[in-house]
Amino acid sequence: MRIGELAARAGVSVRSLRYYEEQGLLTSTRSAGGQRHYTQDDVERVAFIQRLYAAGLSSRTIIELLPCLDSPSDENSDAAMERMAKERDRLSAHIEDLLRTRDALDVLMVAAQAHRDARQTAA
Amino acid sequence: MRIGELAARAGVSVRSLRYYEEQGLLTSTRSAGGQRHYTQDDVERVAFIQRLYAAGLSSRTIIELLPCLDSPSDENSDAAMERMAKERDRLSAHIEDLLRTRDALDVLMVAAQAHRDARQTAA
DNA sequence: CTAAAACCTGACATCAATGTGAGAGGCAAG
DNA sequence: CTTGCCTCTCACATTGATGTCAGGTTTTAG
Repeated sequence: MRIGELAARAGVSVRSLRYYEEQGLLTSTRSAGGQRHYTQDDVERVAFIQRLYAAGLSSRTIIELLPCLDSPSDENSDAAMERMAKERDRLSAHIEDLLRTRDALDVLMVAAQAHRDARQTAA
Repeated sequence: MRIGELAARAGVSVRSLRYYEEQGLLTSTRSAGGQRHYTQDDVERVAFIQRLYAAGLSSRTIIELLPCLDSPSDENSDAAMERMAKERDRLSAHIEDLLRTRDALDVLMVAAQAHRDARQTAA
């Protein structure tokens, strides 16, 4: 498929796909005319990349992890493993932080609701 | 306390504190010479702001929530409540996403570990 | 064959929070 | 008063992913 279709299927902009390639996160075969062609697998790959972006990883970090996804029989596994463990920890910490933040929001909301109820009762 | 001390206590840069004020997230009293003075409460406030930033809220969004923190007996409660509910939902969804991402990372790590073990056994 | 639609490269724009530097002034200790 | 540190404002730079525009080429539909 061409870049437009991949963009549509993966829910990403065409611009982003070209950027991913520029960053080395995604590769493509080229037609005689120079247009990028992708396979079905790339849809999943892009989705995974997006997931890692959403998790706060940078292109640079993602690129260190991808070899592990591409060729699990690589020597890079050692370095990648270390990196993944590190990012996993960071992610866990971030999740914990978000949970605490959500709790804090809940507290605020309960307080606001209580105020609203009080006003309602008074009215 | 002056801005430098608040920055140190809250673990934020002086620049950021001035930015928060510029965005209306933080207020200060000024000395005769124009220097900002803060109270102990501001340390907590800055920590809370940081927490919301980490949760992906923008200054604009935070500013809509803060009135609710400042004066829980405000008319703004209605709008703020709505906003908080919305952000809470977004936050929950984001947390779910991060959990799935962490699971995906775990899967990758298990695969990598399996490969490493296989290599170890072979050697 | 031709026109429309999709694609190409390259460059500049954007956003938000923060860094950084200049030049000037405040404030406390000696 | 002076020295040194902190602070002030203003303004421009940075980062990273993405938007957008321009000018040109490829592909596809009719």
